[in-house]
Amino acid sequence: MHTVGTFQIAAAEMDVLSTRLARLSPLDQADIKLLQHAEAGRRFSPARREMVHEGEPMGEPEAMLSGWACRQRILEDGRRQILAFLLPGDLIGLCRRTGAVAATTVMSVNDVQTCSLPSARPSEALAEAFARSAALEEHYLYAQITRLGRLDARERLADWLLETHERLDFVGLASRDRFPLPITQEMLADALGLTSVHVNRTLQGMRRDGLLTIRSGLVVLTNRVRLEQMTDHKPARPYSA
Amino acid sequence: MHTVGTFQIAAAEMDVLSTRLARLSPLDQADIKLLQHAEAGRRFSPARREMVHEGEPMGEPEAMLSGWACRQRILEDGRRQILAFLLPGDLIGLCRRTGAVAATTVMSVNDVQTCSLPSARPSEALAEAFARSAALEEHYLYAQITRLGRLDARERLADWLLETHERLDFVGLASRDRFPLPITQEMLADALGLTSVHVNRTLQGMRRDGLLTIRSGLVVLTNRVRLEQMTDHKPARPYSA
DNA sequence: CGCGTTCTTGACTGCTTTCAAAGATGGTGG
DNA sequence: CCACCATCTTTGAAAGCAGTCAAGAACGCG
Repeated sequence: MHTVGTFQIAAAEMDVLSTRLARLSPLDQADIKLLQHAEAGRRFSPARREMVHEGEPMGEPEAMLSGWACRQRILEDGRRQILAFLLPGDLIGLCRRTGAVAATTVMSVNDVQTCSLPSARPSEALAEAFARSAALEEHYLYAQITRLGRLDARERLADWLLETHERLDFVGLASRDRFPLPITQEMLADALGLTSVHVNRTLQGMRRDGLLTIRSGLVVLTNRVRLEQMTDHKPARPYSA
Repeated sequence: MHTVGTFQIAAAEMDVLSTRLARLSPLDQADIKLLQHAEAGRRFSPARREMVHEGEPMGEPEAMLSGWACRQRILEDGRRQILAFLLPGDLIGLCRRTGAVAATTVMSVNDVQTCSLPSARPSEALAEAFARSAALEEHYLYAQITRLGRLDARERLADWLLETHERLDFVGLASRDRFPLPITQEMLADALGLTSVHVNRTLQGMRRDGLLTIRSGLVVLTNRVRLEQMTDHKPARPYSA
């Protein structure tokens, strides 16, 4: 059961932050407590609100607790490129430097909950978890570049859907073959470097070929094997495990 | 005078590392000395050699001293995407984590010189310079995504040329309107998500329109104003200055 | 039930790719 | 010094993928 679009806290979304970080690095009870305490102080952003402003000084580092957000850049003539999506458990503005300004705008996609990261100097294990989270973020940026540069429309969609499933699954927000997708086809287009019209046509083609189903914000990957074949998609492997 | 393609050390390439980092954060004499000492221990990679292997454990962090390298990913069917170019003064494999594996392959483009970064715990100022270097790298990744996702061929080229000029200028390797370009049109195509044929045609169109000149590895931007107009290219601003 | 947003669809245009082959270019060895 | 070779650049014609413009259908919300 997903509660996309409301501020209600779904069972699956309890402790996403501590859960995700603990999966990235073995945290002890003290770290978990620290994170859960941080998660308690939730902040709310309504849909389509700029949470971070490109070019302005960055605030304190935060974490996504529920909802989706996106990093984006807008060109002078209005063209938009979505650089990445921020999902529950993801960190925002991690590496702070003196006088650092935000490199991109971050905008909430639907209603979003965030919390501040613990401000105390992190333990060794927690620092490791932060570093691995950053490494994953970097990995997905590289994947995005490859997608836009060398995949055609259908491959981009297949690859992106698999990646998103993988990320949501990592924090327990996806089942084996399905996950909630709270974004419009136009946002997908802006993320994948296509037009919304072409995204629509491509999705229909994939639906016709029995690859997937999309209705009312829920994606079902009906043929993962074939999707994976058409995009040599490799799951992220941020550390040698 | 550029010495592209040889191992000879050009005057302009002395101390690129300390020069670049000192421009990113005010370093004291001790830091400069430390970096210059590190630069003395040079390592050489011939053209087209894999310096870092995707998926394998990362070695120690290094710095580019001369020559060009690129981060790339190769798809199963042979398609290649160049994610970023590494220019003199750039850092490689900065953030080390236990068990970290390389997220991408790094390959030398022409003959390259590198050195290890000082292994001692860096001073406050030096750490700041490293952080800003990393922030710049991130900025250019976002720029690359926007380029591939939302710019057409001519805009991609204009934007990329301006960015590359800016980066080389930052380390004193470009003059006001020209810089060395030691890569083939095919590499440019793999970086910009195009085919080499189309890169060629587009460059010729730009040449015909008096925007630039390219011959034997040297680019001359003959009309920067117009280039900037056609790509709302904004120079990187890694810190509020 | 009505309105705005999102999704679909059609026809047409056009940028980019593909395939092929002919010129340059630069380095190497005779 | 020049022939030769590999690599890189340039060019042409044709096909294809994706974009544009426009309008109608469906959906969700109040």
